[in-house]
Amino acid sequence: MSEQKLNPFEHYTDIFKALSDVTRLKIMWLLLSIDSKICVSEIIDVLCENQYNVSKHLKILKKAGLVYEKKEGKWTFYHYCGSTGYFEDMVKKAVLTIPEDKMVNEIERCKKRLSMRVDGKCVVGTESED
Amino acid sequence: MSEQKLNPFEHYTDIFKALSDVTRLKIMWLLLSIDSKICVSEIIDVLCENQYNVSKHLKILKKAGLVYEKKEGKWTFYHYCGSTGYFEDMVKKAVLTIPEDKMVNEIERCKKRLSMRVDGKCVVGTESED
DNA sequence: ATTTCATATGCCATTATATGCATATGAAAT
DNA sequence: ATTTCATATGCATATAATGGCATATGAAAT
Repeated sequence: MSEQKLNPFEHYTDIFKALSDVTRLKIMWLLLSIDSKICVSEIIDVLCENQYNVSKHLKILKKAGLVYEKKEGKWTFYHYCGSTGYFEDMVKKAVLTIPEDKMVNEIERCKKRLSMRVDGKCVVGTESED
Repeated sequence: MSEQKLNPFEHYTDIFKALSDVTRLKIMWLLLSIDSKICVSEIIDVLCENQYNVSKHLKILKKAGLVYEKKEGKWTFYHYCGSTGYFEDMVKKAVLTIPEDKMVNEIERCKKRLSMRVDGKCVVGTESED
């Protein structure tokens, strides 16, 4: 609402900045790769990150307009915002060029975690806390 | 040489971070758009930025592997590194989606400044200092 | 109504980043 | 050799980002 852009490049720099952090970049990679929504506890387990940091990083991605939030009961699901412009499209493609083998562990944990869903619905929270 | 990557994503995050600053993003846009080398004094005049900041920002872009430096006498020219991979390619395309009309002033000043070259060589330094 | 669970957020310390200014470097001109 | 010019860099400071911890919120389960 009151988000005044200081300069006409803030949109672009915000997106680049959002992706300049490992955790956020991994989240984006996941979101783009699995091409479905994923809830916070799942991200926590997949990335082996703690709860509050994941939440904070998601907020930054959301503010940059990269992800979308959808509450479902106790859970909050996030997914990629989809094509909003040429720039975002190219950024998406850039993120997707990051090779899978840099994400092997995350991919494995993600498969495991998503397979725990019942009827496509997330039913369990976080196992591991660091 | 001793550049140890802390994590396998640093390459990507470094590039995104390099582009998360207005001045650096503008420099990249220019470099990609004019598709030729440009020296520091020219960048200073085109962006109406001061000398030391431009130098510092260029250093960051260089460290991210986005630009290349070439000394010619008193001048240091910078240009885009060219395709080094799919990721860099997409990032380049992303930057180039930023519409010209956000850069009208810079484009105008750039044309003016580059037209001052003699035989394609930069011959004058900076006019404006803030 | 209380507890539990999933997520968000506020506060603090630490660290990173950007800017301004002064000065250093190093090439060319005098 | 000295000066001038183009660029780089070190230092100080202001500001922002990050992570840890405690706690708040709000929905579901009991």
